[in-house]
Amino acid sequence: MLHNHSKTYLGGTATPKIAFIQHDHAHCASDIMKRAELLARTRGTRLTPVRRRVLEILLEKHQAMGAYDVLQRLATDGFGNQPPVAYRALNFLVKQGLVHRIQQLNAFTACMNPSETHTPAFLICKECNVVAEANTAPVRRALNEAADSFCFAIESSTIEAIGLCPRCQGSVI
Amino acid sequence: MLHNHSKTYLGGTATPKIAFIQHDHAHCASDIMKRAELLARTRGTRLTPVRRRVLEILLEKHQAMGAYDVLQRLATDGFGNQPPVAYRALNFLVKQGLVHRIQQLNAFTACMNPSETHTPAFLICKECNVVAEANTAPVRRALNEAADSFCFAIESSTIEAIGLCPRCQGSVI
DNA sequence: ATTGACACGTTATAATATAACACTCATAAG
DNA sequence: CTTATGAGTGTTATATTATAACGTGTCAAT
Ligand SMILES: [Zn+2]
Ligand SMILES: [Zn+2]
Ligand SMILES: [Zn+2]
Ligand SMILES: [Zn+2]
Repeated sequence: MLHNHSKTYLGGTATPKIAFIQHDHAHCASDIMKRAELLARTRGTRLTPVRRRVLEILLEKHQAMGAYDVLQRLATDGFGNQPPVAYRALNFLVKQGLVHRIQQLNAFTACMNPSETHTPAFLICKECNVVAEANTAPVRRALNEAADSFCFAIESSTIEAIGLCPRCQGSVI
Repeated sequence: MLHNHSKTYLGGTATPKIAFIQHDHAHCASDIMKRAELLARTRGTRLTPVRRRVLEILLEKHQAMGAYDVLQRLATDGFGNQPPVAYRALNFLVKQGLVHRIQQLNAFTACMNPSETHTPAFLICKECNVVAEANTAPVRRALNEAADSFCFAIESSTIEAIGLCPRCQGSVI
């Protein structure tokens, strides 16, 4: 079975583990585009052609892309081909929670669960470059406890793990 | 009382919370330099003049510095003033666990607990830029559990929190 | 003496990111 | 209607961060 189509989507939300599994990614992507449009309408923000196109490009795969790679794609699509074009769209999408920035890669990846602000942990496969978003409630709880013991008030935090995804653990030399 | 000299050092090791507290930082720094030299001897690595100077510079404060700021300091000290000089020394120190890289700032900070390889969580004050290293055992445990549920094998991970340190929580506008 | 490994200095360039300004277009006052 | 006003885009230029590649000196092992 190549696709796990209807069964894996619950209320329009992909399970996070889907990134590492073969799945009907076209569905995955179009589902998120629809949610992005809904969010924009709800919030009164504008999902303009450039912004929409950037999100589409990032949604093509469960991997992160550098700003300049996105830019090149935009250019071939007839949009401006100077860095600010890409960075502005990316920054907008990040602010809206539709895209996450992966610090370790200086790259961007489409959010696979756009909703209320969430800051997932990222699992980044160093072989296939696939990025998955893990729920961080317990991780954050532990981090907050550590911060509390310093009387440090966390405002935002970044959690990124590099390693091997299930698929690539088998195929390593 | 300005210093909490002898009481805060236990077996030559500063408590991690010290970064956010007034303390005898000269002691703090010289203590770590000694440990760095010992480590180098033990491991058969060379703490050359440039490398040593870079560590000294980073040890001047509990803050992170960009590679180019380090480089400028090196240049005024008569070392080479081209980027590779700084980056090579920094990369060496990072590999030896004597310096940590702060991803969110593209900057480097001296390790305040150099010993066997450890990967702390960083608490970064956005007001005063002080960086503290928090112990991450519980955080990492939680992260590993999350990764396990993906069958993802973590190789290394980055945990960085931005926020306000205890001192700066009072003095915010 | 010769070799090889390592560190350092230098030149040049790559990769990532932002500042600043001009133009368009939509919408809101006047 | 027309005239601000603001948001978004495109462009030029530049800033910031990082590495590639090559030559030289030092020192230990052969
Ligand atoms: Zn998908
Ligand atoms: Zn993989
Ligand atoms: Zn100190
Ligand atoms: Zn502070």
